[in-house]
Amino acid sequence: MFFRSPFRARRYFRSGFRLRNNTLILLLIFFLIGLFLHYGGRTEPVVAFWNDLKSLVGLKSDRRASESANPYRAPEPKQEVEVDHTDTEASDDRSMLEKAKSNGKANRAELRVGEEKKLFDFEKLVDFTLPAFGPTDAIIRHDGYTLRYREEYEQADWVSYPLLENEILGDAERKNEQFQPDPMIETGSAISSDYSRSGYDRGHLAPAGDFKFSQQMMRQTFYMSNISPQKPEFNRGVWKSLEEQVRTWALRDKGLYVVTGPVLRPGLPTIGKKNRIAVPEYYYKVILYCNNPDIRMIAFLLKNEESTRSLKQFVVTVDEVEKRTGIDFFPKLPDQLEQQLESTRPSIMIENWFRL
DNA sequence: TTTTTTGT
Repeated sequence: MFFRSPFRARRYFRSGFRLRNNTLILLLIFFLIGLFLHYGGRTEPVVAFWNDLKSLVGLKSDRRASESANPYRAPEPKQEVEVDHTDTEASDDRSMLEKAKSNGKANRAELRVGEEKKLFDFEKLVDFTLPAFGPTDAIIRHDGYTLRYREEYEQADWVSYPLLENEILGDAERKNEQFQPDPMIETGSAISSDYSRSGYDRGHLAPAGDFKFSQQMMRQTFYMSNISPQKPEFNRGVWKSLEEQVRTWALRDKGLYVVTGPVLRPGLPTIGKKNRIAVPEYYYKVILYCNNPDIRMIAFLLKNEESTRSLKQFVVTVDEVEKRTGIDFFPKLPDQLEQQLESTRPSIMIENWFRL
């Protein structure tokens, strides 16, 4: 509502109250003013309002709706396609191709691995981005990310999620969110007060800033299962820079797959009152770009301490991260391709990712 | 802009 002059506005309101004598109108006006103040400054107020409304009602549809916007992700298979990933013979891939064709969506790609051509369609596999895990592992699936919780360290050792362009560009805010225990951890996750006055930050593994398009998904990054004790100088310094670099790449490349976590091992120092939380010495990130037929990886290994060194100096092979953590990343890739990508020299990774 | 700290 806009008035050309305060006088007209006053006349309008006065006549309104006299005629109806109704406090409901007054309440409505305050409500609208409140809405305007709350959303007026946002870049897309209507979208922000709608997202909040949906998260209030508890609808979980936002992620699924957005998936159609992924420029390269294969559609979910009608039936689950279970493929033994130790077998990478072309026949396997061919049967997947036929299934895709029968769905009318033959969007597979040909990949060159060395001299050979391979049919390559692993995105159709359920959980293709997750690191390898066993039947007794605590795999926790939230809307935006999946993690493996390690009770003995009271934190996750990997967190895996696709990072799409539209997820970074939303309007969700972190200012009203609070750290909460993760209700899905049966053994009980760490709690926020375990970190209080410890001298360590509650560092996000899946960053809140990677889920700006949905308030509900951002809220879920505040579960304590997604949190790890990081030195403030580290969390707010190099680690933050790395997270920003990954978002920049995700925008440039229209989507990436991210796996991140601490390097956990016995004998680490601990913090906490109710729980004993290991304080990791190192953190890693493994990034996969996969827009058939282009595919590349990069890995980072950073010490939990302040640093002013350039990010390039933390690039390592994925093999190196696997050796340190014992985690097998992207096990659903055809073995030969996986082996080739994960052993790529840091200098080549830097060349592939930091140019442009 | 995003990463957090403190209290009841």
